[in-house]
Amino acid sequence: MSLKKEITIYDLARELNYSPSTISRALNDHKSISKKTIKKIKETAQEMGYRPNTLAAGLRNNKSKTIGISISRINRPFMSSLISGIEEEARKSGYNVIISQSHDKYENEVNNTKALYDSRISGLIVSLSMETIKLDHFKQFMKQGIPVVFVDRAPHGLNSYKVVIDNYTAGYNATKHLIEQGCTRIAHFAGAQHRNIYEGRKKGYLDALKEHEIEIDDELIIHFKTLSFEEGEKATKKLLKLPSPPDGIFSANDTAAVSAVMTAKKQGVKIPEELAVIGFNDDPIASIVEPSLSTVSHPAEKMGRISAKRILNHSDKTHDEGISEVTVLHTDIIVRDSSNRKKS
Amino acid sequence: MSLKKEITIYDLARELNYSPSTISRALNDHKSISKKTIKKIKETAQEMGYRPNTLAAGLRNNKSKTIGISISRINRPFMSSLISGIEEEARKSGYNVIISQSHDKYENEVNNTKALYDSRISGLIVSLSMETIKLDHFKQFMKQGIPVVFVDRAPHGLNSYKVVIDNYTAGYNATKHLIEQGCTRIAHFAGAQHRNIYEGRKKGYLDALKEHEIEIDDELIIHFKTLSFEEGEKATKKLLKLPSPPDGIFSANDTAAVSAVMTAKKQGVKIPEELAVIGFNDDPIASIVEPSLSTVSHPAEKMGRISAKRILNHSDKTHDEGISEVTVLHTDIIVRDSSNRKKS
DNA sequence: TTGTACGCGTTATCAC
DNA sequence: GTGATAACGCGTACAA
Repeated sequence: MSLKKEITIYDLARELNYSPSTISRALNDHKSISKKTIKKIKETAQEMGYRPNTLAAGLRNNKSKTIGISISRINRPFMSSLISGIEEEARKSGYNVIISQSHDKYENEVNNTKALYDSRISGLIVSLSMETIKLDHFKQFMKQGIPVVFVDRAPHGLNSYKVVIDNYTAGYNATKHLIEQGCTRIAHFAGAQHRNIYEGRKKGYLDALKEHEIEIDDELIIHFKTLSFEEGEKATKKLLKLPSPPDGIFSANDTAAVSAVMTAKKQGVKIPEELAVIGFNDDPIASIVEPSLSTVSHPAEKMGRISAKRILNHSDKTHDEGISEVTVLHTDIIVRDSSNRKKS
Repeated sequence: MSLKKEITIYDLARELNYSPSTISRALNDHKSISKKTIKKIKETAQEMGYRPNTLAAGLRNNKSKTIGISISRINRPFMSSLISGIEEEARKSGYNVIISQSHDKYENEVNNTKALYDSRISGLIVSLSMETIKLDHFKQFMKQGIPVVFVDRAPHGLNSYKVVIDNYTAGYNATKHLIEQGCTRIAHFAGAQHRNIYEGRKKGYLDALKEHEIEIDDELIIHFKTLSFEEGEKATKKLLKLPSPPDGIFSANDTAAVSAVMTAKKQGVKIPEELAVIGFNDDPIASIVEPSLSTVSHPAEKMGRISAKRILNHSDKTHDEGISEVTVLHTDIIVRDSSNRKKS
């Protein structure tokens, strides 16, 4: 098998009697080259099947037109939509996107970000692993002026870009909604409290109760490890066995919330009449479960787009290490049947 | 802001009084270097914060350790699991993964594969866009000996790697299952017939009917454009209005099948007694809808892993352009409530 | 507007 | 077991 040798700008130069630099400039639409020559050069490039070598260009510029992503897992509705948003925005600007999964392990996150660094990415978008507490592995990027965008699961400290939702308000409003439906004993499925998103949601929940003068009962606050379907089932059963079971549940994600709906229903509990449930994320399953699950919107694609734009628009000149640019996105309460006691 | 200059193998060489070549070899565990020096060099590399520049290495070798992916959309359960499998396998071998979405447009697929080529990927994994018919954009890879793996949505011609399921048998078995449940008028939600997967599923459906001497009624075969929820709803309503409506539906995906279940139920049709439904893919929603949806398993992660391995194990020596290596994976019928008339 | 010359960081080849 | 050198393809400072 004969590998056809690849065409380089030198081949084009020879063919057209130009110097390689002119070719290079023409292909990059350099203003010093006349429209005519640019056109001619691009045409022959096309004809001869020239394809740029982005590796060489990247080496030369010490950065490839690439955005790196580090997330926990791809195959979750929120995450895949987030990536989709990033990819679309990046590609529009001619950037590639490299993905990496931490599977919620700190060690993986460290190794993956190193690998991304080695590829001289133009910027990094991170949703922290569940385990991550130390943040040293991001320092190498900052030292080199490579922008890091924390999306959704962001750290408290560290000056950098952040794209998040207002988890506190979302938690507050979700809980308030249940209160408005007449709930007085509201349980909360809480996630790991060292991750900003779960911390905010819980705080919102607590404050909503306080402000409506509802007593906080620790028995009703269940701390989950992964907010999985199985955990949701277990927690629901436990709650329903209580001498005084809850009449509402605010779950920090939809998976556990759907699990609660199905488990409670199976035990003969009427939803929303006896138990109103609201989740978080608006995953596809939320619309499918019966009764359909009320939830909080989570603008995944939009967050992805914004994160990508942060990197694409980043210029070293405007970058001040002492400043952290935070974008906070709005969320909506989506009322469906699982919490709607006042059907019209 | 001062960007700390990056450490290169030259810096290590100077520091340790070795030549850059020795450093390079040591870092790559070259056998001609003694264990001791390797250890010493690696240690100082670590201490000095050396990070390899994979761009330079890639330029030198004319290939980056990177796998490119071209798929329709990331945010679909099957696709994101597929990617997850690829990513895990790739990372184990120190490869990065670049993703691109075609959004089922031919033109996007062409542009994306070009961009991937420009990055000198080591291999390409493709699930064809719905529109794609011409395959010329893959030739450039083959010419350069870069392996292309078609996964799930594969073309008919073109010698290359393929990782697929046996759609025919899956369609046959799904239909047979409905027949065994006593269905005699079985509808089919079919996808675009120029894509192998939908063609196979439909053929299996047709042959199952034939072999069980059930008359094929064209009225019961609905050709979908995208197999969306909305299309499923429309099709179901149309079918239920028929003078002699179906008593079973085999849908080529779960989304449309779930839609059928919910739509039929809303119209008072008893599932599975009056209408048995089976989908395809085993998406999360299949387990959530009530009654839970019978479906066909679709081993997304496994397909991803195998595809990645195809590329990682590919060596130019063993590659014969005249040969197409096809891996066909097994699928299972998953019987849930939507088609189970013989509950134990 | 175009050309010359060099360097980006790495690795393969050849030599010792 | 180690070193010197060239080359990968491109972009740009400097020169013309």
